[in-house]
Amino acid sequence: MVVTHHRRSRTRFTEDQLKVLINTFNQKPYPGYVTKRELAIETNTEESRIQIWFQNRRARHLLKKQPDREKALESSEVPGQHHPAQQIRGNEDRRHRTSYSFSQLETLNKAFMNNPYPGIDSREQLAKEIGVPESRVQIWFQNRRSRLHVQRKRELESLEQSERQDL
DNA sequence: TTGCTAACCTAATCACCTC
DNA sequence: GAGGTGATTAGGTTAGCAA
Repeated sequence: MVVTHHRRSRTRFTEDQLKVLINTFNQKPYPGYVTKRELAIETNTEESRIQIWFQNRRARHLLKKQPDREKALESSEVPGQHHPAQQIRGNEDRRHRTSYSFSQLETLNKAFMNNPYPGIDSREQLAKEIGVPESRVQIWFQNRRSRLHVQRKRELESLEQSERQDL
């Protein structure tokens, strides 16, 4: 799928910021919301940028260590290491669930019908309009798109099934 | 031009809430 | 318990930028 929209400008982490992030990653590759928020304050960055940084860092590390990882999983050398949910649960909590009001959802749905892939400018404008962080708007659109795909798939399957019954 | 990496995507899943 | 939905993850792609 070709998606053309305006991206957020690339964040350039300083050496000091990277030092803090890498140090935390080495101790805790799956930090909870509290840690991410603390890191955001310490590095003077948005918490959403910290989240993306950890996602990318994990992806690169898992890619590099793939053979070792499989071995480790087989022999259980690193219990819990690759089970993020388990690590977060009972340790640090998740971000508090955002509950949207009817009018907020109305605004989001209208925007979604207009453009399901809004760029950074549109997302920021929407976020300002409904009074939530831009990162929450981004997540809302991700989930909305995902559920629309699932819904369409189901509809298609049931249509095919009824067509088969008609034959 | 190339390699690195931030930004962004989908799909699957978890977690919490409501009914 | 089932369904709805926000949050998080893995894994993949796109694109900005320094060398």
